[in-house]
Amino acid sequence: MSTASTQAAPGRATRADVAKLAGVSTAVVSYVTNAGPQSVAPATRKRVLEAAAALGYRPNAAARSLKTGATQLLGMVIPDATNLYFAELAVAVETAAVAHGFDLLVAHSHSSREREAQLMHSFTSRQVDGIIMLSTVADQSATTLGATKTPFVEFGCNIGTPGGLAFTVDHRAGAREGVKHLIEHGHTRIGLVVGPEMAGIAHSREVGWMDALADAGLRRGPIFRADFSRAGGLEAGRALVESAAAPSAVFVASDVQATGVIRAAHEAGVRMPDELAIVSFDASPESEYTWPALTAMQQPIDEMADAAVEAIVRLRLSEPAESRMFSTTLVRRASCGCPPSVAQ
Amino acid sequence: MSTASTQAAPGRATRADVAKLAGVSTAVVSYVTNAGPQSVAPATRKRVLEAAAALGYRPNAAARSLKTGATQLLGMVIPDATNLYFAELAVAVETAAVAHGFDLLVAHSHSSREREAQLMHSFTSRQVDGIIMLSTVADQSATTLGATKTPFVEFGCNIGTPGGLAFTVDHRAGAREGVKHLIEHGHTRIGLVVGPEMAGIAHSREVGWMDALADAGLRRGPIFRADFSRAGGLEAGRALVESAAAPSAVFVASDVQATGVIRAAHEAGVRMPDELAIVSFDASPESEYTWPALTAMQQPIDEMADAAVEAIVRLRLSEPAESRMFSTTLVRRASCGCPPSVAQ
DNA sequence: AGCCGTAGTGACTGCGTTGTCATTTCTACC
DNA sequence: GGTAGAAATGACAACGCAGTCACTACGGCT
Repeated sequence: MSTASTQAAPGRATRADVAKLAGVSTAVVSYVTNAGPQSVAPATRKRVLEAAAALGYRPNAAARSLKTGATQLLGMVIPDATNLYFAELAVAVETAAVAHGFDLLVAHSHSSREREAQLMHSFTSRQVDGIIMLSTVADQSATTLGATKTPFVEFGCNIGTPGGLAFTVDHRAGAREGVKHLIEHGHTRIGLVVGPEMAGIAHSREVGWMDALADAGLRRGPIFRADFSRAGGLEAGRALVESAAAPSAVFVASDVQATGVIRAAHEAGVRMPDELAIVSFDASPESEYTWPALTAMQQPIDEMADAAVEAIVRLRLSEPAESRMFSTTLVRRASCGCPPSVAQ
Repeated sequence: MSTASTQAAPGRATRADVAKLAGVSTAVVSYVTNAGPQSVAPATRKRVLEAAAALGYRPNAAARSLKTGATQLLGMVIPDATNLYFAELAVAVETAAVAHGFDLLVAHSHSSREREAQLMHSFTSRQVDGIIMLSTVADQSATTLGATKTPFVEFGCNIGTPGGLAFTVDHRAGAREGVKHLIEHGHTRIGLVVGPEMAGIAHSREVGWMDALADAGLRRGPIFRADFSRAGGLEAGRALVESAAAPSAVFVASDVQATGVIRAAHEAGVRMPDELAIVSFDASPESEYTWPALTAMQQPIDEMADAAVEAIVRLRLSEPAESRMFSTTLVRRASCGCPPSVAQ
């Protein structure tokens, strides 16, 4: 096999080509592209820039990374982009990353720990400058990351995982506030639709539900467990409306599930919010377009995304960075029973 | 500034470290990791693998790319992941890419041509092995790509763009079939909610709507133009239900828009499908959870994703590859008026 | 003994870049 | 006219890897 066959396709302009065309040395080209240590005369800079444009020159990222040790690439893992909440978060993180000069490599774990581990390998192999993980399976910064020294940030349930930083919403307090709102509407029998018990997020939201009921001295309504998915919500919703003593209100731990619950109620001819009031969590775009529109606890997604990227930037600079917990906001719409005048 | 400060963080194991620990030469390590040209004795291979595992060695992708000229990275541009159709497609492409040993770098254009152009620069700079573009703005393979020799594939409206390959659904035929279904339900006055005129996809679907009406000798109902978004659909839907002679059925050019139209109908107390029957396009996951569930033209997303990645693989091997057009399938649910027994 | 094939060696090149270094050329100011 | 300082030079060393090349060592086979 000839050596040539293992080389890159020809024709891509290199720094030397630009230098030649502009009539300068290769060092000057680098000075221009990277605001180098030496100043470059405006006229020369212009010549270089023109030559680069004429040749369609783009510095080879692989060579640059090899030299500088930085890739300007961040890796992010989400379970599944067809869950709008995750999609929104990924878009927000991308925006924040781009603002800091990074590209974002998003990969889907499909909630598989094996795939998550694979992805960590892939990311470290690609020498990403930071990793942002959103896992519904479990915290694993410490375990999987192991020897890696890559800045690591988690959107998760627990603050202060040993290995890295976590940015999360106060799931418990949020759930508590949502349920409290239902109580203020006069409901006394309030059910819960929530994710699998092993998911930390689900657990926190469940505890928040209990908190609010305890605050009001109310007994706990029935609990329905299902996947964090539309189908899971549908299943749980059907069980709810068919149950002997169905609650008059339900707190649903996520928008996607709430979408399914609403469908189940419609199927059974249950009127919302009169016969079944609903408050859910996330307030993703789709929650505004259900019928009735969902009252939900909104997460400050953009803020969280900014904070995560900022933290990675700081970690890279060896500056101190801290985990943070954000609070949610109640978005009143129709599903809780608020009048249209209050609802958005 | 010392040289050291521009180097990568220390501690990451290199090939030489592995070779030393395994007591072999560096070449052998490469032979093992890449199924090199020389065979390696099983015992030696095992020693190398163990050493690599012990050190947590991962070949540096930048160095490897620099040497081989391939990055095993594909770039994909989508307008916006919070449109579930795009999110689904991105996930499908990722799955197909991973099956071929590539990672997928997804970026969002937010339907901005400038951002699209930026992304093409970023991608070529990163030396991606292929680019997959989904643009609602216009075809631009020829223009933007210019001198780039990177394999380029488009999910779009037009087959046979000069610069590259296109994989698309037969929007026109799909729309025609959807409208035909409404006609079969006895509707004679059928409106259209469609995207901006400049979007090629919107145009094709509009023509399909006209086709079906012409086939049946029906006059064209009113046309409502709006963004390809939930908000756009809501706006169009409001205009529709408030119009003097509202149609009894409407073909909506996308699920996201249909979500808004349904909401508008609910707000106005218009019963679906009795007073307003709806057929839409895409059949994304959310279309199954609206009330009523949407009858829609389904795209073979997985097939399209596979075909696109496969085409890139072929192009890289200088094998012939062809553009392809896929057909859609009518998914009967409730919004068209089909009885529950037929509806899924 | 002679020979062949397999397994492994160790030194080396080049991928495109960044940034250093010692030196030279140019410009402007006194 | 002399000189300081800025601007530019050209050569060079990495970065980590793939893969080549010319060899050697060691069996087993005839």
